[in-house]
Formats: sequence, C-alpha cells, structure tokens
Amino acid sequence: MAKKSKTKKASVSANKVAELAGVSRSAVSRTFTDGASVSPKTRAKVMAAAEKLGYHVNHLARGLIHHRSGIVCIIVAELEAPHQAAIVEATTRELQAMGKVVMVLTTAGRPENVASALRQTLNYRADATIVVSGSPPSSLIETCIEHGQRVILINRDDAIKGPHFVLVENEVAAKEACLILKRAGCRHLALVSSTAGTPSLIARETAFLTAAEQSGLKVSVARAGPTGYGAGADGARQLLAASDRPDGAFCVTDLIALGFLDVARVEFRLRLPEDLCLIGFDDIPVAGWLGYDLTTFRQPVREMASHIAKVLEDEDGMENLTTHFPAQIVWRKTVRP
Amino acid sequence: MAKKSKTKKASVSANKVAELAGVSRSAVSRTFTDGASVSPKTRAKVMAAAEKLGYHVNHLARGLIHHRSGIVCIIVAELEAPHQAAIVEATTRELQAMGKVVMVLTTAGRPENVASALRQTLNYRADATIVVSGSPPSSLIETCIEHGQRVILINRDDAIKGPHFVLVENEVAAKEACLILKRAGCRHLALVSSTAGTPSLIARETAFLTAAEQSGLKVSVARAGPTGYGAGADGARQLLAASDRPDGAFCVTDLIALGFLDVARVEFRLRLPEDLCLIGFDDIPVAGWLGYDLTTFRQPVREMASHIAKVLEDEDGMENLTTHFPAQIVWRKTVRP
DNA sequence: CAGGATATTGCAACGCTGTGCAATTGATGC
DNA sequence: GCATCAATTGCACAGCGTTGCAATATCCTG
Repeated sequence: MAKKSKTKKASVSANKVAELAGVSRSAVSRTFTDGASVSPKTRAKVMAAAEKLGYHVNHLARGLIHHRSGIVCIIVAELEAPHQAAIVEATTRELQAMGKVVMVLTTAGRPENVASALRQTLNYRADATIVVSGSPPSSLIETCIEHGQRVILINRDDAIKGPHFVLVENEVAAKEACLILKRAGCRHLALVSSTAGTPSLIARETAFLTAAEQSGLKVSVARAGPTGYGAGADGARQLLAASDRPDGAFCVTDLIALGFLDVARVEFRLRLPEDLCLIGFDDIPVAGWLGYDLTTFRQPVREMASHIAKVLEDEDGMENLTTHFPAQIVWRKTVRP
Repeated sequence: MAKKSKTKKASVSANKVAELAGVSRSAVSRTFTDGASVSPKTRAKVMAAAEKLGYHVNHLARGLIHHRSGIVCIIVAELEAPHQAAIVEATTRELQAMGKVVMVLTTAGRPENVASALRQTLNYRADATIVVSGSPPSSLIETCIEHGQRVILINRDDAIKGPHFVLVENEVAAKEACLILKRAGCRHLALVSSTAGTPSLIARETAFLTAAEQSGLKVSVARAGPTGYGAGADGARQLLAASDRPDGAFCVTDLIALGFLDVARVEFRLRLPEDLCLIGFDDIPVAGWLGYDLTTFRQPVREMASHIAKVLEDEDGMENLTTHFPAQIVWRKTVRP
C-alpha cells in the first residue's frame, strides 16, 4: 500500500519528473527531444524518474508549440470496401514508420461529412490530409493549405490549385481493357459501373466507351445502385437477360466484377471465359482467390503509399504536384488470352 | 491582390479573431464553447471574424486544458482483414457520431508494435483505447487506466484487472457448430484454424474439440500458416487428401472457411453441402455472396460498437466490466439443414 | 594552474485556449 | 430616476512542453 491510491492520479507532467529527478524541467524536456544537449548522467536520472512515474511526453503540448501535431488525417468513405482498406492500410504503415500517427475520418459517402472531416483536420492541426474518397469543397482545401497542411487527393483530379494529386492511369487501363476484350474475340461489350459517379470511375467509363466506339464495337451499359457487389450483380441481371447478351464485360471495380461474375455463373449458368470474358479493376485480394481468378488491373497501392510518405517527408513542397501511376493488368482466368 | 500573400500565414488564433471582431479573447472562446454565456450580438461578430480569417479552434490547446483530447485510439493488426475492418468501421461511425475522433494504430501483428501503439495512446492523451487485436502488456494497460483512459479489449479475455471486455460467446457457438455438423450427418469432422493463436480462436478450437469428443466424433485438425485465406486453403489440401477425408468442417474464421471451400471445390471437385458441410465464423460480407453462400456465425458487430460507445459515454466506469454478445448462426447453403 | 573553448543547465517567455472571479452593462420594477 | 438582479465581459492564471539566452560546469592545452 505504498502506492498513492488517489482515485484519479493527477496527470504526471514533466514538472513531477523534474522534481523527482532533482533537475529542471528543461532537462526533462531535452531528454525526450532528439538532438538536444543533455549529459548522460542527468539523462539517466530523468529516464529513471520518468519510468517510475509512468511519464509520457504530452504530444498535445508539443504540437501546440511546433504548430504541427504529428497527426495525418485520412478521409475515406468506408473502411469495409477492400480497396479503400488497402490504401489506408498501406499508407498508415508508411506513415507510422516515419513517426506520424494516423487519424481516420469516415464519411459514409455523405458530402457534408467530408466538410466536417476537413474541419477536424484543421482543429487538430494535422500535418497533412489525405483524401481517399469524397470531393471536399475547394474552399476548405485552400484553408488547409493556408494553415500549412499538406493535402493529397487520391484518384480525383478536380481542378483545384494547391493539393498534391496521386492518380492512377485510368484512361490507359480502360482503353487496354477494351483492346483485350476485342482481341479475345468479344463482339458485344458491356460496361458495368455503379451510380457512385466518382471521378476515377467516370474516367474509366468514358475511356472505355470511346475506345469501344473507335473499335466499332457495340457496348451495353449498366449502372445499378451504389454498392459494389450488388451493383455488379444487378448489372448482370439487367444485361445478361437481354436477347443478345454481351460476351465481354469491363467492370470499373473488382467488387462490381465479382457480383457480375457470380450472377453470370450461378443464375445464368455461363462459363468464364468461354461464354463470357470479364475484366475488373483494383486487384483486391478476393479477386485472386481460386473461386474467382479474376483478370483485373492492379492499382500499385504500395508504391502510391510510399510516394505519399515521400511527399510528406519533404519539407518544402515538391516540384510536380501530380503523380501518375500505371495500372498493370493481372492476367488470370476470366479472359481468353 | 488584396489578399495577404505571405507564403506561410501565421496560424490564426483566437487572439486574431478577437482583435478583428473587437472583443476579448474570452468572448471568442465562449463563442465556441457549448453552454457558455455570450450575447447574440458578440457571437455574431465573432463568427463573422472567424469565418473571414478561417479560424478553427485548436483542439490541441483545448485538450491540454481538459486533460482529454477527444481522441480514441483503436489498435488493430491490419485493416485489410474484413472482420477487423468491419469492427473499426462500425466503432468509428459510433464514435464520430458522439463527437470523438478516431486514431488508428496498426500493428501488423507484431507485439512490439502493440506496446508502442499504447504509448502513442498515452502521448496523445487519448480518451480511450480500444484493442481489437494483439495482446498488450498489462503494465501499459494499467498505466493507461491510471491516466484516466478507458480501455476496452475486444475478444480477448486476458486476466487483467481494469479494462472493459467485449466478448463474443465463442464457446457456445463452437459447440453449436459441432452439434449442427453432427445433426447434418457428418461422421468425420475437421477443425481448421491458423497458427495465429489469438485468444478467441483458441476458445473456438477447444470448445469445438471438447464438444466433438463428447459426441464421440472423430476430429482432424489443421493449422496451416498465419494468413486467413491461405491457411484455409492449405488446411484443405492437408485434410482432404487423406484416405478418409472429413465430411464436415468447422473453420474458426470465414476467411479460413472460404479458402477451405475454394480448394475443396476447385481442387478436389467436392460439392457442398452434399460431399462436405462447412461452417465459418464472423459473417464477413464475402460469405454472403452467391458464389459462396457460407453458413457461418455472425458477430454482432454493430451492437458491439454501440455498446462501446455507451461505455465511453458514461462518465464514471460502468458496473459490469465484461459484456458478452451471442454469435448467431446464419443459415446458408454449405450445411444440410 | 591559468585561459579559453565547449558542453550542460536553469530561467523565463511563449504557444493557445478555458474558466473562476470581479466588474460592467443592461434590463426590470416601482 | 433609482434600486435590484441577471446577463455579459474582460482579466489573469492555468495547463504542458520547447527553446533562446545567459550562467555555470567541464575539459583541454600549454
């Protein structure tokens, strides 16, 4: 019972540690500051006292002084979407490795939530904000930048000056998808998307459509609902029931593709790739499973994440504000080679 | 060019706003504090000035005073695992609704990362810490609690005093799984798990094994590797190649179950549920897809999340520190009824 | 051992906001 | 117009850590 048993232990500050160690508060601070000048002797005393008291530097106070909290905010619609989760995961890993800490703000796809998320970013004096999904009002983005934040937008090239852009070459990939389907002998193509209407999905759609037009191929389009798998499933029910059903489909998302595939196989008894060729986008883990083996485009998530880390590491803004990443085709078994 | 174009705008503080609005700093503070006394007139002046300057309350300073930052830390192994993602998503949603903000700390399954995550929690004076995966050193947990944090451990009932526990009734479910397989006419059972060895997985394993023993049924066990899907797939290759292969399997995780299922179907040409009955755990979204239709146990993620929110809302610790949630069976098509 | 260079240390001010307390303002009643 | 009471407002301090500056201690050299 030697331990103080006040129900709510007064928070332990550097003062307490200094007192116990018999040094000044500055010494304590310097002990926990990289590159500060402290003699090994006092450092040892301080560490011992800190250990005994359970002292941990208050990053709120530290952030107050430095005008940067060490927090990076990631704004994302929902973490359950595998591709978004992959981006957040990879980015978080990189940022943690460089000593930052990640605050996740989910918007559930509602625009008003994006704005309030941006405000949280400002409230916590985040070092940077990464927008994975949702289109934030450009005025707020400007405010963030004026406050010295780095802002990085992933896969959405709005016409805003200031933020960094990380883009995947949707157009090139969509065009290639069309070409691949044509080469596989498909005569009637399908474009399957959702009603979400995010910039990158739209980019894939339009690029695919123009490519198909240039090739003189017929294209049927389905946009059935907002949710990934369900949109693909319903799209399949719509398109495959028609008298002349498509024999090659490009789905703008793996989730959509898998929904499409399941319905094609289970409800329409089609075989892939014999009766139907199918291409997805993102290369989420499920796409590689034995049951699906979906041919798709891989987004170089890891590379994107490490690029983001590099951008944030750089003190002064880098030269080129927008960086493109290729989406590479992953050949599996839903397309005839 | 009326705009000030200093490259780095000095951060805008309440002082600046007060100056512009012609009031005291306290007035600004009170304008942004719920329940404080401000006349409508000055509030309007302050709001106008704040808007013009792009002022946002500094939550770091606010947290410094209140000894609570409004941040809740969630410690999780990886976000790409669908079930973990679901928990984080649901919890985040609840917490954001009550005005908190979520900091995600990923550990990639490495124990040393758990400790450093706990330290971040302390550094940022988090209001609470939620441990979704990984077993934190109990000394650090104690420190967190001493610092006034709420600590909630999900699905791991270590013998530590202090934190709240949120548990799913693994034993009941695993026992039921055994019973269901028996009733479906299975004679030779399989238990498929991973080498991860987390408390909840072990609980499911042992409960299933004892139930099988009591029923007098033979059980083969496979623990093949750490990763979900891969572990299931390899487990299937191990077990189904034997001369007397099992005809009913309980997989401690949906990911494992789906790997098992794919290999059973694709590599061993088995039909479910005719040749093989299969039960999973978690009810991740993919389990409900047409291509799988996996019978599994649903973890009541949403209910757990709202319970967590309630715990954190309560000022003084609630009475019962551990709460159990039932895992309900979801009948689909991988088991004969 | 003196002299000077260098490494440590403490002081005090600063960053930003919340809040108790006292003073001021405004409103109300007669 | 004056007393009384409630509503606002401003002052000044607290909360915690960092850092420039000056003072002190330590070390090296001759």
